[in-house]
Amino acid sequence: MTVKPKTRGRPKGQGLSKDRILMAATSMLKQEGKVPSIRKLAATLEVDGMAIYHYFDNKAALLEGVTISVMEEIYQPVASENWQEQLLALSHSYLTLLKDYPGLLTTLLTMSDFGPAEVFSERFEQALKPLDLSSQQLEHALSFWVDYLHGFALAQECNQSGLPLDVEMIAPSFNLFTLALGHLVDSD
Amino acid sequence: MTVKPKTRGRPKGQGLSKDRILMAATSMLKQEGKVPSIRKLAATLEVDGMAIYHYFDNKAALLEGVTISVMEEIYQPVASENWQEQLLALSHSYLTLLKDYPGLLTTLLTMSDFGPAEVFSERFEQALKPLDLSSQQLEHALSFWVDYLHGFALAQECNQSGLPLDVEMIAPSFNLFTLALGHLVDSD
DNA sequence: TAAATTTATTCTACAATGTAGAAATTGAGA
DNA sequence: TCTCAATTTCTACATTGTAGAATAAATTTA
Repeated sequence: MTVKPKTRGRPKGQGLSKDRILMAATSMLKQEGKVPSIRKLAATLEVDGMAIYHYFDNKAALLEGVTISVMEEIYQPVASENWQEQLLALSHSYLTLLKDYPGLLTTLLTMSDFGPAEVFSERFEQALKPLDLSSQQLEHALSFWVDYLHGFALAQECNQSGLPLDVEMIAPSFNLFTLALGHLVDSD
Repeated sequence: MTVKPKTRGRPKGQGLSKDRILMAATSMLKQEGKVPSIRKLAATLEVDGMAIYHYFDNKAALLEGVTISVMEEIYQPVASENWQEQLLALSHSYLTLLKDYPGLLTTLLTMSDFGPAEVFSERFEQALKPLDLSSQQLEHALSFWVDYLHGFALAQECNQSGLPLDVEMIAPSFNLFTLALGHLVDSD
């Protein structure tokens, strides 16, 4: 009994779907800690590599799909006077996500459609509402803090020096950042 | 007259060298805006691809070599009471370097030997001398600021959205950062 | 219902990449 | 001179992204 030859052409019944591919890709990304090759992804789905290309133009498009779906997981700050707590929770959630799905950071930053990136910025603004900053100030604070988080996430991703590099390690930076924010508010 | 067949074996006279390889790699990296393949690098040096491997164990080792040599270019802060000016100059210099040599950021962060990374931290500490921070505070300030710069550099590297993304754009973040530093000093 | 077309899939193939291992040639020390 | 080490080319392989043709089921049209 040899392996089934897997006939060519459209299969009977339900075959692949964008969703099945995205789910498999997402789970493999998390499992193996890196972006899977198209062929390995296809193997997991028990399908030929080229089948993937029926649903996605190229690998970048596939990764963008993964990114979009995964970005919905991040923490939604609640309305609260304790903006520091909310911001910290949001930051931890974002970093955890970037750690769980290595490779997405680059994809996120490369994407032409900025939808996923805006998810973070919306929630950032939501968290900082109590501070009542000007839109300029908010924008500056946002770009400072996201770039910091991305740098931290990248270090996390590249780190192979035994030392664990935990999300909790952002605490000192977070304190400095909130110090600066506090100063902005005072100087109104 | 066909192309010269390039005889096998050790050539008469001077052949390759680690330095020639590093210089070619560095210049191609700057020219083409991305890390060259071993074969293309070898072609530039008019040598077979495998010759490179006599001098470097693997591509990562080669890139580490480039990184080390290139990191020496970065700005050396002078002793000055105007620490903000010095820090800004250092930051610009670092970012320009990371922009000029795309791909080095990842290499830098991946390197087990932290020599090159320490170049920045030494100069950072030099610039902040006038502030007279505790070593804890210095460490926190450093990790905050480098991670920010790395995040910014990564965005720069990934950015393909027409918008130029200049090093001058760090100004607002820089202001927030110095605000926080100033506050640290005050609260002594 | 039969023919035509569209959709979903496999197969084959190619180019680019990193790299291993063997063969060849030169240089240097005994 | 003989041997061994250094430096190079050649060949070859695995992995990757992806293009294009062949094929078969599903769907639309006549």
